[in-house]
Amino acid sequence: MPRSDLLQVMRKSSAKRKSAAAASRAGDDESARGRLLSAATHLFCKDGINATGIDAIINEAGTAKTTLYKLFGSKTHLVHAVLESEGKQWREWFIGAIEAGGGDAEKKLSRIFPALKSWFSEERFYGCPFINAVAEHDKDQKQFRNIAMKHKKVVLAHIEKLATEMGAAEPEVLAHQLALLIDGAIVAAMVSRNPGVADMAGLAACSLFGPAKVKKPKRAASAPAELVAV
Amino acid sequence: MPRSDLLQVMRKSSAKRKSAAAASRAGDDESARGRLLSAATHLFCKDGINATGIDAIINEAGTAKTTLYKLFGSKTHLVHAVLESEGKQWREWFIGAIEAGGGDAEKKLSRIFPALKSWFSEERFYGCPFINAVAEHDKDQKQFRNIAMKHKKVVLAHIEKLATEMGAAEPEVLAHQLALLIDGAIVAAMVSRNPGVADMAGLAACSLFGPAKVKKPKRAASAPAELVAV
DNA sequence: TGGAGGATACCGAACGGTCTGTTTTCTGCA
DNA sequence: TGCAGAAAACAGACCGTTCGGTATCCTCCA
Repeated sequence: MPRSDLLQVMRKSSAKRKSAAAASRAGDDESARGRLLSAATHLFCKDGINATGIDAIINEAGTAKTTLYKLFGSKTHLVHAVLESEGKQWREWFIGAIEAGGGDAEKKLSRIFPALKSWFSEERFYGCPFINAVAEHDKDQKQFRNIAMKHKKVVLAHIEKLATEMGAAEPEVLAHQLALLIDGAIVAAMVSRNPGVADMAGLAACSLFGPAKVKKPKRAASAPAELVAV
Repeated sequence: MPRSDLLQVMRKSSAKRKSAAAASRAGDDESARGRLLSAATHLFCKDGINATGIDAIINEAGTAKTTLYKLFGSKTHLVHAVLESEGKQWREWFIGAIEAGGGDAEKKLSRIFPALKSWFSEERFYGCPFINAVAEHDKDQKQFRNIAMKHKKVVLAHIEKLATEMGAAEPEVLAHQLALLIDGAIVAAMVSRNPGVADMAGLAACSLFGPAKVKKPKRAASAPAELVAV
């Protein structure tokens, strides 16, 4: 009783300055839908989808169970909504991070792994939600694998465009190789919790750009202490 | 009734020519323990650990629930036994695959990604059990992350040894970069079910060996059709 | 004949999901 | 502007199922 009253008060006071119009971004959406979406995103990513119960989600969101089922219909639909929303936000962030600041295509590509490093350094970094979703479901079914591939194709397409602009001999090959390094870094960072793997991946990426173009970025991997952690 | 009778008969007739001594490899162990271990391995890897119930395991193993709990004590202990056994088997296979056939260190390293490709091509390839286990559990707890890191460190140590023998300028760096490519390829193969990602990773590895040493292996990635699939 | 393994009933807890009923918040009209 | 009614969100009991795990009894064969 007192606890829910407190929550209620907090919600009201902070929701006051928001209009009733449905916010499109889930990041700071104070509506029930937004709170459910971000609570589910957090718990699914942190603890896994199967290990997260409905009750845990509604507790963190501060909503009733009826609200969840009215808005999303089922846990399965909620999972899909979370992946869609999270994927969109991540791609916007990622592309923004490498495009912002301008420069030529090679400069933009060189921003990939520093951007990933800052992601890996977040307190709430739990790996790639798409990879994790595939990992904990039936791998003979296409459901989650298709969703993950759709996400990865969008990212790959952007990288390939930059690789083409850069004048790479084989942009498609380079883009796929960078994508492999990105996935490898994400997984290694999830397991080791060492954001430094991004530096290692970035260094490897330099080698891929071609011998002529290697301008080593201050050799960030000069600290061997970090290397042992993976 | 008839179904379990059939199982019983099959089990007996094939178990006849095995001694009662506990087999060390789980691969073709017909004992109750071996059958439970390989059934649990299959289901954990295919469907995920949390999504696999005890009943599904004992059904596939053809044992009683009591037997499982007598031999392993709990589902948690079974999970650990599976990871330990599977990790050991995988490392023996992997190191065997790149060492067998001899040659110098560089030749051995160049066998990494062809070996992975044959793994990816197996019907029952479901990704790396350690990565998957981390992905579906609480990422703020160290339990599974430590187990995964222990496994990966053994593999990394072997690669680093070969990189040193090869005369690489920075064997430690090269080994970590190869490890990133390996993880990236495993994840990409799990999501896309396209073993061809191993060729792409192998090509990237050649770039890492240093410009002077690149002897492109017949350019396996000349089939662009495969590239689109990731 | 004794011990390993099989079958099965059962337990409490937690699961996803539904239902009833109350309170809060928005909206439209006098 | 104020108030009635609609709509939304809340609280939480409840349902059937499945979960991990236990207990009991039975079968088989060395």
